[in-house]
Amino acid sequence: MKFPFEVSFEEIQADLDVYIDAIFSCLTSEFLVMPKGKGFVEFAVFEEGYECLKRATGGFCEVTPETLVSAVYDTPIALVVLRCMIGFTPPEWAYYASRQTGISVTQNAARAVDRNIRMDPQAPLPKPGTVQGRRIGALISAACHALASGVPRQAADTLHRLDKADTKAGLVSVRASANLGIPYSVLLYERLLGRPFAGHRDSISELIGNVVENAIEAVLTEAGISFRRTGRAERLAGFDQAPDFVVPNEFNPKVVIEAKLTEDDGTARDKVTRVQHLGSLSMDGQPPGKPRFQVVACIAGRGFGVRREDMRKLLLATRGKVFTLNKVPDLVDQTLLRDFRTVSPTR
DNA sequence: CTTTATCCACGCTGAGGCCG
DNA sequence: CGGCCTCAGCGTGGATAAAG
Repeated sequence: MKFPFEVSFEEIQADLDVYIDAIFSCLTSEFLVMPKGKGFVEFAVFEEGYECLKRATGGFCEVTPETLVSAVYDTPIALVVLRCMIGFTPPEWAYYASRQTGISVTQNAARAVDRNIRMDPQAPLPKPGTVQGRRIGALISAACHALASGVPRQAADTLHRLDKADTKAGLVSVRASANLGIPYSVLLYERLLGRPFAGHRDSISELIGNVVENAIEAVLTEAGISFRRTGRAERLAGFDQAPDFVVPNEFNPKVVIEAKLTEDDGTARDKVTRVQHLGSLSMDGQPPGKPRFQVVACIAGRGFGVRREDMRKLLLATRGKVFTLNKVPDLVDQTLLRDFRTVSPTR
């Protein structure tokens, strides 16, 4: 099978559907495998925090700020376990703690505390006397209050955040959950309310996005090609929206590369629009068929495989230079990038 | 120098508008 | 009416600026 980047633009236009199928055929979805990322908490570490919490409170019988603080300072990850018990995000916990204790805990402070512990569970926490230490104390006191209070009466069409199997009846339900376990159906119901791995997926969303960009960078580096990789929120002169790569540099763009991985067709549509925009930018004030620079798209994920119309647009905007992740190795030889190669192929 | 705050981009969701 | 599309919102991490 011929791929669109191997043939002339005329051939693509004459047989567009064939080339759409060619791209579709090698678009694979990688959603089954996720990177762990730097702040990943292994179960063994998490469990250690849980057991420490359970021990310090005598099996959740004595849940007081004092017993919780001693557990958290002994095994910092216990703070993350505590957060899972109440089921708040760090910013939510910060707000709740500020209201509850009168001690100012900013969203960023709570996020930093939580993340620092996850990044290095062995690192000692800021001492209780320090500003950070007082904030940790406030968070713990607030959690203590939340765990003890249970769910107040609610209107039928509302759902209280503490209305979870382990916290709906205060410490009684906490102890029951710890001692008897929680039924499978309850686990499944919690999954329904919070999709599996949601927190982790959020935390690694940027790593996912970088998969394609890293692959491109590796290929460019190996060929010894000068390139400019743009960072987030970076502005490039001459572009109202910065593409991911410019070769050789933004002052004299000859090849621009837009890279995107998406498992979601909504996101894919947005990116197609971006590439189309780059395509029209390359034609500004140029004679027909003679773009100022070559626009290349590198895509991955099943999001791009949803609608043929989007792929058609993408092929036209790039004049056929659409590469899926597994075709990135062909990137240099099948585009104008070959003119910038300074290291010959090692084959 | 370190810590904190601000801003941005990521993927995903859901609401609402438009079109045939 | 369903399909398509745009938009705004979420929580996250990282870059950068500001404050200590």
